[in-house]
Amino acid sequence: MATIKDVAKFANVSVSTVSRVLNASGYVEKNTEERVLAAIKQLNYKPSQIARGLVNKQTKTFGLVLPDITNPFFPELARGAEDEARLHGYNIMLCNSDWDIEKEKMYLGILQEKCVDGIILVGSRLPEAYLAEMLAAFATPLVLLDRTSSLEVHSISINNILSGYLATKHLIEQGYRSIAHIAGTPSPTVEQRLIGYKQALAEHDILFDEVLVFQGDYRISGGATAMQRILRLRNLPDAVFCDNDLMAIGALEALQEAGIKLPEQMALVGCDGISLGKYVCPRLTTIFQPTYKMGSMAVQLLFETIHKGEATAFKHIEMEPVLVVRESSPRKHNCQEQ
Amino acid sequence: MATIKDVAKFANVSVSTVSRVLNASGYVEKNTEERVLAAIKQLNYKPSQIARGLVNKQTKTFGLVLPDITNPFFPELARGAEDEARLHGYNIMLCNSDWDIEKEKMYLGILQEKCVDGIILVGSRLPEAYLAEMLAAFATPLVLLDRTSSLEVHSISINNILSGYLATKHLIEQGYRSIAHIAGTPSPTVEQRLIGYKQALAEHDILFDEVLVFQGDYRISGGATAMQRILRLRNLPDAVFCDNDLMAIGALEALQEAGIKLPEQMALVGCDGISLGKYVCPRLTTIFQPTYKMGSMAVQLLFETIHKGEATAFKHIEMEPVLVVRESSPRKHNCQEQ
DNA sequence: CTGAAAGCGCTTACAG
DNA sequence: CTGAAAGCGCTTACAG
Repeated sequence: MATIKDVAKFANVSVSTVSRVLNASGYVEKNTEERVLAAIKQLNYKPSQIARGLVNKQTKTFGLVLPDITNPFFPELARGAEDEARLHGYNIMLCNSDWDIEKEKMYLGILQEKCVDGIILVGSRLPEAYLAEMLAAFATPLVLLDRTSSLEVHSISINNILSGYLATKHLIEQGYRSIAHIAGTPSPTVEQRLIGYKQALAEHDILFDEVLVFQGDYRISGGATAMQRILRLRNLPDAVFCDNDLMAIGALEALQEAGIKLPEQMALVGCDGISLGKYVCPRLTTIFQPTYKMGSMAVQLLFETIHKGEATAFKHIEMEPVLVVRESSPRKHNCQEQ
Repeated sequence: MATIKDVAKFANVSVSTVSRVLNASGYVEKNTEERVLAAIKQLNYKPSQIARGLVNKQTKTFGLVLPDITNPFFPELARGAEDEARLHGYNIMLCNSDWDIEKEKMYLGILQEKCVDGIILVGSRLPEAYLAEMLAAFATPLVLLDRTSSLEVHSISINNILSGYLATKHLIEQGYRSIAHIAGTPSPTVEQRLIGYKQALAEHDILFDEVLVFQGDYRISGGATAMQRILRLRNLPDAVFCDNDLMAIGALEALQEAGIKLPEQMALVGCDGISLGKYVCPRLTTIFQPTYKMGSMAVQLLFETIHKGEATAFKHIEMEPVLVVRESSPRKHNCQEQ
């Protein structure tokens, strides 16, 4: 690769001058500029962002740590982040943490070493105490996505209590009384959903029954396994609310294998609003979340902190989930309709 | 952020010594080492990969340019790449090109400026001529994924001719005679699939009819639109082969809206093997591709070129597609079964 | 075993 | 308008 020195030599000027035309900073005589430009072109010179970064203290890249890009909830979010970043000439470093706290920590460390200009941490399961400690020793702007925190960090989250509430209330209103819950990998989000679930139950004088809460892992297979457990219950529930659409789809599979008809024998509501849910059979009722937007907002927040400096107040943005009723939950319906 | 100087001062040694303990290069007295380690911990020092990169000429990051992470074909691939990269302490920079040649060029430029140690270019639509020119002026190791080339580059691709052939042959063997094709965004891949499609037709003495080939865009909406066009044909085909599963799903939607039963009135075969296809209704017959593996292999190839140097022969690896028959194509079947 | 110096490829004051 | 010098945070010979 040609360096700025090569260009300078070729154009018969100093590196300072080349730098000036590169950055359009300071005066350069028309004639000189043209020679420099010609040299750049001739040598196919590309300024090293990393050398620049060293002096400018910026790499023009953000780190995006998310649980698993293979889970259809996250690509949308990543895309929102990438699109917004690109508008400002930034790139995204993608890291999959698999809901694993150790991996999260590892990536946070690596991203710091790589001197990213900001980090978006999605669905983090890091304990508040660790987060607090980290934040103290942390120069890099950070925004929490899909995770709340009482600390001094930007965060964008869903009103997860409302998500749990809306899903459960919908099921109750459809006439279901015994509603199981397949939870995601433990995290604040999952706790909040459970609160909403309980709220809706309480409001309708249905007793909360711990036995009806099952542990899932946000994966299709985990949803299937949990549903198989449910099917072994002496008294079957008549509806299930899953903490994400993927688990709902796994549950759906298990139900079909067991020959149980949806929603007649068992209703199902997911959570996420991934587009996949529109195409399964029966189409999945879900709680929609503005994923793409959350990704782009996170990047916007990062830019705000970068530009306005430390003094900014931290924002805790909460998005509203929306119930999307499809076929898997309303009384009466079947796959070939609609 | 603390720098190596701070650590040196704190530990009362020279930066050379700190560097030595950091890299375990050269001798350091036990006692000195401990002091340095303590200083590092105390100051929460993290060596700047970017300063290191400047001298070592490596950034430990690869660029991954793919069409659209939102298309479920690509996350799997990205994950394969990321997992493999992580094993070697590398990170992935994610870029979405939207099948747009200009965006591809732009990202290729940016990634060079960012001095990535290698680039994986997925599904590139860049003309061979441009690729050739680029390769000449290109120091960065490159591997083409899901795209073939006669040039001196590593490439990993699917036998796309076989993909087209398998899909079409399967349909013919099921007894369908008039087989339409919804093609993806124009690219070598798409051309090869068409060749396979024609081969299968020819083998079974079915005349190729250009009118039955439709242009799609790899998106659900594009598949739906193409299918709507097909439905306006005076003589309806009795089967359709789509260049990816997403378009097949769009086609499926259009068929359901039109009240056309699958596969009785029209059969459908996709291509990709995304997991989504297993859950739509009817379950989609597809041509499976080992996506995750392709991602990890691409990274392996990158490491090979980095370590063995320029002299390596370029590899053109071709993976075998596999027909996966589900419900959307066999004669007799319906959604509630299985 | 340890430190001073040069250099990686840039930018940024500072002279002129 | 242009160039020489210092410096960003490291590593790597080279002395000692």
